[in-house]
Amino acid sequence: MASNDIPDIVISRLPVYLRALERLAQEDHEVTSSHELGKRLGISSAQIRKDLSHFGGFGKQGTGYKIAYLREQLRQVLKVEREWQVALIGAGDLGSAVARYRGFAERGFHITHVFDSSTEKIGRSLGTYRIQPIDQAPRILVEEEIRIAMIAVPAEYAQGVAEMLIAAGVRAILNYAPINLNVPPEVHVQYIDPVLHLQRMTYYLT
Amino acid sequence: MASNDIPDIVISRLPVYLRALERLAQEDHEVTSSHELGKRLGISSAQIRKDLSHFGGFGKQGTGYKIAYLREQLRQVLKVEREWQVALIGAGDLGSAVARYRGFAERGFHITHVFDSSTEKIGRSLGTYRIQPIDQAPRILVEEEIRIAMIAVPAEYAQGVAEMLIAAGVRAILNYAPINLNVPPEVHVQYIDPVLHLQRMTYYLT
DNA sequence: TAGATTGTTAATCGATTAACAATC
DNA sequence: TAGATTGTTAATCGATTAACAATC
Repeated sequence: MASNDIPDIVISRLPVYLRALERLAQEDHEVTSSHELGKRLGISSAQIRKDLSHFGGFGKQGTGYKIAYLREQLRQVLKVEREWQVALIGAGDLGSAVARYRGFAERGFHITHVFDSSTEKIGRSLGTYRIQPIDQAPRILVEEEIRIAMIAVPAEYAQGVAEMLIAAGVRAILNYAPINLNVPPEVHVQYIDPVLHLQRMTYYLT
Repeated sequence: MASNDIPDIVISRLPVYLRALERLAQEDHEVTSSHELGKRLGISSAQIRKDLSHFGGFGKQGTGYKIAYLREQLRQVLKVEREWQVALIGAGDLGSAVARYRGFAERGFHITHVFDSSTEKIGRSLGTYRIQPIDQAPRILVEEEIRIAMIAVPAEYAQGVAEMLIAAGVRAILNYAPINLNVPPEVHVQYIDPVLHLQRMTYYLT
């Protein structure tokens, strides 16, 4: 599979390009260039051209890139031209906030299942969905062929939850728990820990 | 200043090490090694030793690192041994969720100021603080010497808000708006856009 | 002492940038 | 045509890894 050759770091920049293109489209631009994109994103134009060239020639010499076309191509490369179902594990403070965030559904990621272990919370509604007992997650996730999940449980439970998800066929995990997960190589994990980002900046403050 | 020599990418890993050390301490470990840390984090032991060596020799041959000591050293390097005041701009859905998240204060980042432009929201309480009018932010941020801010406003206002913050002396911005910010080199920006992380993973799904 | 692990140097690996022919 | 910009190659730059002497 040729796509295996493409470095992770290139893939990680494509959503940033896509976001910029959608913004440009909103501002009624029709065409852009690697130079213009680079200036907006603080990235060199060479890097943008090189990244895109992994997937084909999307531009035209002399004129640049048609925004609508490049956007559609990137959507297909990233497999975000379709809608995805997402499971959310944990309906505490953090999980509730995640469930209420509208940005996911607006951009094609629908939280269709919410699980929690607390018997108090089960049956209550969160957003448009009812909270289900975590011990039913393995069965439901397999039945519904869910591939993407978000973890919003306390750190000490996160590894166990991840293992359950993986056994149930989940292959992409967005982890809000402030802890590193150990997973097999075919499973992808991304982390959200805003405190970590703050700590990356205080180093530079006087 | 020698610390200018240390690559950003090294700095960005230190909070991850710190988080792992705090976890180990919680589990009553007293000593660890680059090998053990690396296994937990999925990083090579050589990289951990190399990263730490930029700041001094924190370990002992044969025995490894004393967790309490290394943790304290990393806290000082990162300047997170102190408490920081943080301003939050935007008290909509996203801003409210951010303000309610307890993880910030627990780890030394206190949201002490919340600003919004909507006259409806001003004066209402969010968490422990009262929402203040955004047009007073420049004065207040300067007076209180706030250096860190979080942006949680719609994308189209984020750049303008960032410029206001920078003019008021803010030097570190955590941006929740899904847009790239252009800032001068002395200002640090980190981004939180969970959808972007999801899009980084769908590429690999079949 | 023997075993373990650090801190550091040198080698390797991979990513970014510069440059330019091709061409719209 | 002249100007602009791509896609790509080669050169540069920087980060990771391997290896090992030092030493606890």
